[in-house]
Amino acid sequence: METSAAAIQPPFSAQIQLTGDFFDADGGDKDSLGFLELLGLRDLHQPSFLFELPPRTPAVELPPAAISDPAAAPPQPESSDAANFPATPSSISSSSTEAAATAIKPGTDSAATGDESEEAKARKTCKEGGKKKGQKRQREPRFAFKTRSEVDHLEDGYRWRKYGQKAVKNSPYPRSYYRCTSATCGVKKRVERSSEDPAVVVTTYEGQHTHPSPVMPRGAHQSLPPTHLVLAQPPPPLGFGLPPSLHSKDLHLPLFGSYLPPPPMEFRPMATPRPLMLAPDAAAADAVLADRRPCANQRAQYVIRDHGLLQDLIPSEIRKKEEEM
DNA sequence: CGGATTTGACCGGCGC
DNA sequence: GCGCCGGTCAAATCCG
Repeated sequence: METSAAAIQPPFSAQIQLTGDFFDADGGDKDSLGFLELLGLRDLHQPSFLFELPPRTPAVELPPAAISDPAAAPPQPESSDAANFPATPSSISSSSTEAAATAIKPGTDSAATGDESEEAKARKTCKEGGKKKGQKRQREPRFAFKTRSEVDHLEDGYRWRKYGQKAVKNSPYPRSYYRCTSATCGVKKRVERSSEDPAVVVTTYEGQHTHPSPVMPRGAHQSLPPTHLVLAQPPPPLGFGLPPSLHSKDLHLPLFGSYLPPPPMEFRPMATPRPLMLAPDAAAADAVLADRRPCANQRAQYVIRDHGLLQDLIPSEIRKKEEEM
């Protein structure tokens, strides 16, 4: 029951790294635009969306017992990492392929885990959705991103039902599988914690929402996302689940909706184990950001324009990754 | 009572 | 051909 009041998150600041894996398996992206296209179309051209967002003050409401999140339960090594909750809104990095993903974090967190799974997924492509043997199901675009958060399951405005959990190889943390509860919507989401950095949650979205998403779990949609959310919404690879209608209405994100992937939006942990440290370690965040280099990454740029803070962060990550690649 | 979560088993693909 | 591994299904259980 994510239904807890988690809707309203404290100034949860998660560091998000988008590792977009949009692979179109069948070589084609069915309906999705090319990544570049997307970038070009919206990112650069409409960076404004970020600005458009009214700066909301994140309401700080901690669901007392929001802890219904099993996943969240996982032991969080509260080592420094955990403690590092960066108030950093987020850093996003997106990549378009597994490789990219890997590249993104060369040795740091194991996005690797994610990567790994990606491969696996690739194979499973066939089964995903399709139960037909001969036919391979077309793979839906996937978008993975990392978030620094104590909670595994972040709220993104959609309602998800957990349908499985598996232990992840080389990782003490399990991977949870979620599916959009909307009957017509086949979007799936995988959530796992980085074994290397427990504070990092790797979320992979797959598919596109076919409905408006306003499914705000608990009608919390008013408590909308703090600015970071928006930020977080980088250039999604494509219309992830972007309900056209979703547009800014709910979120006030003008363009966003158009291609906004549900994922990035989620910066509201469904469960809040504990109040995050608002004063995160700047150090940690810093470290992360430290690498930021000026890079001509489009995504970064567009993101950047948004709010100084977040943008700043995000781009950095992205850039960083780009550089490393 | 209804819906969501949990957990183990099963399925299918890939690598060796 | 076998084993490994990821992903999904489905029954049982829990919670609101």
